[in-house]
Order: sequence, then structure tokens, then C-alpha cells
Amino acid sequence: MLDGNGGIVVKLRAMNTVLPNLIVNNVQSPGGSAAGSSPTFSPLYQQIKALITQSLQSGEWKPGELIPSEVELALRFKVSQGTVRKAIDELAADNLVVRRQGKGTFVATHHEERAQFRFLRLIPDEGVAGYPENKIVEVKRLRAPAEVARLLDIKSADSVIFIQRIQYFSGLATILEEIWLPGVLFKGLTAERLIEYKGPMYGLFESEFGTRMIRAAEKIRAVSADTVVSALLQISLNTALLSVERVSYTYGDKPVELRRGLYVTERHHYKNELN
Amino acid sequence: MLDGNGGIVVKLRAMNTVLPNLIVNNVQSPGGSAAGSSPTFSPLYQQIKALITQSLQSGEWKPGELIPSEVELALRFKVSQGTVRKAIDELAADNLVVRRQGKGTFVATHHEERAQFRFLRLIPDEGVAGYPENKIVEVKRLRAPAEVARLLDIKSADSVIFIQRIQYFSGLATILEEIWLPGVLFKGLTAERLIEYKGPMYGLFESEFGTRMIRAAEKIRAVSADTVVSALLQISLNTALLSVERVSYTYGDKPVELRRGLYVTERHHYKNELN
DNA sequence: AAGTGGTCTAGACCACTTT
DNA sequence: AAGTGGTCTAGACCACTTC
Repeated sequence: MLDGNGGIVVKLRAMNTVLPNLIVNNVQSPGGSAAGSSPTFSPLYQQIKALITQSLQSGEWKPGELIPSEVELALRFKVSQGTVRKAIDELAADNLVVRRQGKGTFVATHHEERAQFRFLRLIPDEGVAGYPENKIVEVKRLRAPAEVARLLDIKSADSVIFIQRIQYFSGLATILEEIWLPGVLFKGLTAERLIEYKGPMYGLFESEFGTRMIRAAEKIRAVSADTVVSALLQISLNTALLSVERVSYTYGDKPVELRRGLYVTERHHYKNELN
Repeated sequence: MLDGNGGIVVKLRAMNTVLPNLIVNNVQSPGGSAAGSSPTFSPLYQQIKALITQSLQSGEWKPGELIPSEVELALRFKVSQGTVRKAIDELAADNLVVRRQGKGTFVATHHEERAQFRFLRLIPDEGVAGYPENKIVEVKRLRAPAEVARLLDIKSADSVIFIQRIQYFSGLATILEEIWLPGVLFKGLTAERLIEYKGPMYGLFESEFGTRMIRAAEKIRAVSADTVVSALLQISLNTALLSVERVSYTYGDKPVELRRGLYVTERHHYKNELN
């Protein structure tokens, strides 16, 4: 059955008992346009990527930690270093890990300068971006409103945590934000924890609650400030504001945060790069 | 002087006269921490990428056309196919080319379904996105205002083309847009050309004026509709609108378009993915 | 059957960091 | 000196498209 000298060896290796869950490349009998070309095919490096992602999700390697070297992973998965390399390339492109030449590959974390502005796109028109002051207005638990439950993919009966906060840039109230989190994932989250914690909220979620946000989708609109909002942000009634609705996802494309921000854009703007 | 058997051969090849402009890896004499580690170093695949980009920019291969195969390019540049492959991988990630398995690699073009919504991020809240109707309000030539000249990196004395248009989604005025273009690059651009041309404006720019937009940076704010704007968009005075200021760039990070859009976000939203 | 991009391997050497 | 990721090569085979 040996029809090559390189590729087939790999397939046999991948088929052995060390990693029975690896799906192997389709080896179709020649000439057979056999019925149903298997739809479950996936390249080896994608399978390796999925396995590494599982280890990230399970916490085998925690945010900020060093993961095994490419050589080690290649031995572990019984594939070549090049295949592991391609898997890690994609994980790095997805911002799940960070490569550092000479040192190794690290699990990405929200506790880093470079990660700070990935989810905070409001930039001062002039000067450099600073991290805002944070004022927690309210924290409470309640049953999920229908719309919140729908977007978080939970039941309406389930408990959610609601947070309202104001962020100040250079002392000026600039962002009014309302956040909904699934209660089951953020059990010990209280106003005290939020107030005492300095640094980005996603850092807190990652370190204290084991939930890491890896991507988000935003819907942006322009709205007018009503009386409640204008009082909280200390602006005139009917001031035009950016409304930013965000759904954040963790591993497995699972939605774990719903957020609505109202941004004052007198001296700031939302920055977006189209590539 | 032969201290290896693989790598050094490549370097010698790269050093030959076929491509004198290729910068070769630093080959430092062993033991010599020689003064001034050359700061102009760049990996081979980056040099290949730059060479291919030059050919794209010069029009050797035009938008929509097939570029030479990886094997051909490898022969032409006297490097391995793998190195060409990595260069093209990055060009594909930058949306400068599109790979199609079994067919080849094509120069990206704005005349494609998939490219339509790369620069148009306003999405209907419900239903599927359709391409808007276009109404040209005004086209004129004038000397560049100071701010426009600054952003387009031209002189204030230089001529620019100003376009004002309204876009209708499902018959409703939704986007009021003002566009400034460097006069020298868009000589024959008239209201007639714009009106008769069906399809995306960037397609027209690419096909008729040889200027291809490859990326853009946007600044988004919320503003209130004044009397002029509310009349043009047929909305109430002081309606909150999205203001989207865009600078678009062509090859070599050269700014070639300035655009300001005012978006009605009653039934639409600006969609953004944070990765 | 031939040609294209896509995957996978194996091995060499380079650049950078730490010991 | 040893270990890490980064670059480059060479060759095999696979998947897809076209002739």
C-alpha cells in the first residue's frame, strides 16, 4: 500500500493510538470517485490548531504563560514542526497567542499595553490615548430581559449581572456604559470587586473568572442624549452620541458579554481601519 | 568559505546579477560582532513581496488578471517556490491579490461581490444588504482647502475634485457624502461619467483612472443634522447622524481620497468586528 | 493529463534571548 | 552554549480546475 515515501508515513503516524482523535486526510482509492467525498475533511494544521485551542480553553496554559515550544508540540502531536508552526501562525493572527523570538510563544492576555486598545477604539482627537478613570454607578443581579437573553444565548429565567459605569478621559465624563454578563459565569462579581480592581475590566474577567474575551462584534449608531443620559454625562439634552452595542465572545464563539456604550465625541472619535 | 550546504547556495543565487536589487541576508564573519549591524535587513520573502507589489502598482498585471504562477515567479526571482508562497500569502492577507485553488492567483479588484462591502460598512438592521442607488448632487473643481490639502498630502494651490452625492437604500435617503480627490489623478472625471457609471465608485476609479484604493482609515463621530443636511436627507432638524471621515490610500501608503459621510442610522447600523 | 494552489515533511541556517 | 522562533530550501503528495 505504500505509494509514496513522505506523506503516507505521516498519515500512518497520525493514525496511531497516541492521538486517536486526529482526523486523517482522506486517502481515497485511486480511480474511485467514490460516493460522498467526505465532508469532514480538515487539514492537519487545522486539527492541531483546534487541539491547541482546546488546551488554551481548558486552562492547561493560562494567560501570560509560556506554551510548549514548537519542537515539543510537534513531538506531542506526532507531526512535523512546520505543521505546528502553521497552526500557531493562525493562533497568533487570531490574537490567541503572542510569539516572541528567542523566548517562545505565550498565551495572550488582556493585562498588556498592546492589548488595551484592541477593544477600546475611542481615541482623543489630539494627543495620545490614556487609560480612562472608571466610576461604577450600579451593579445588580436580575433575570435576563428577553433581548439580553437572546443575544447571550441563555434563557430568560437565567440570572444576569448588570453593570453601569462612567469612564472619564482627562477628568471629563466621556463614556456611559451598560454591561450584561451571564450570572453563572461571574458568580462572585460585586461592585466592590469592580471598584477595587485597577486596570481593564477584561483583565479582571480573565484573571478572576476564567473567562477570556477573544473577539467582539459591534453595531454603531448615532443617538440623542435623553434627560437621564445627559445628567449622567453632564452634557446638554439631545447631544448627539455614538451608541456602540457590543457582543463579546469567548472560545467556541460563545457570547459571554453584552455591552452598550454611549460615547461623547466632542473631543474623541472612534477609530477604524479598513484593510 | 563554504560553511553550510543549503542556505549559502541561496544567498549566492540571490547575489547574482539577475536581480541586483535584492538585498541579501547579512552574512557576518564568524566571531565578528562587527560594528553597526546593518539596519536595512529584510527577509527575502519581504523583498519578493515588495517586487510583486511594484508590478501590481506599475500595472504589469491589472486588476482582475491572473498573475504568474508561484513556480514561474520562483524562477523569475531565483528563489524557492516556498519563499514566493510566503510573499503571496501576505499579499492575499492584505487583499492585494486573491488566490483560487486550481486556477491561480488574481489581482484583486473592486468589481466583485466580495469586495463591495469592504469599504461600505453600513448594514440594514433587518434583511440583507443591497447596493444603494446613487444620486450625484454636485461635481466641481476647486483649489484644495487647507485641511483637504493637508490630509491628501498636496499643496493648497493644487486643484481637487469635489463630489457631493446622496445614497438611497430601499428608496430612502441614507448617506450624504462629500468626496475630495486630487485633480491631477482624476483628470477626466465629470458628473456625467459618475452618473452613467453603474456600480461601486472605487471600481470606476480603478478601471478608468488607474488608481486603486487598498486601505482606508476612518474617524467616526456623532453629529446633529443642520438645516442644509436635514433638507438633503429629508429628515428632521437635529437628527443624530454618524459622521464618518475617511482617508483612503493607494500603493505606497499614498492618500488619494478624502471622504466625509453622514449616515442616517434609524434603520441601519455601522458594523465592526473586533478581532 | 497537465497545471495551479494547498498541505506536509525534513533539514539547514539565522536572529534573538537566556544560561 | 543551548534553546527559541524566523527564514529558506527541496521534494512529495493532495485538491481543484481546465484541456
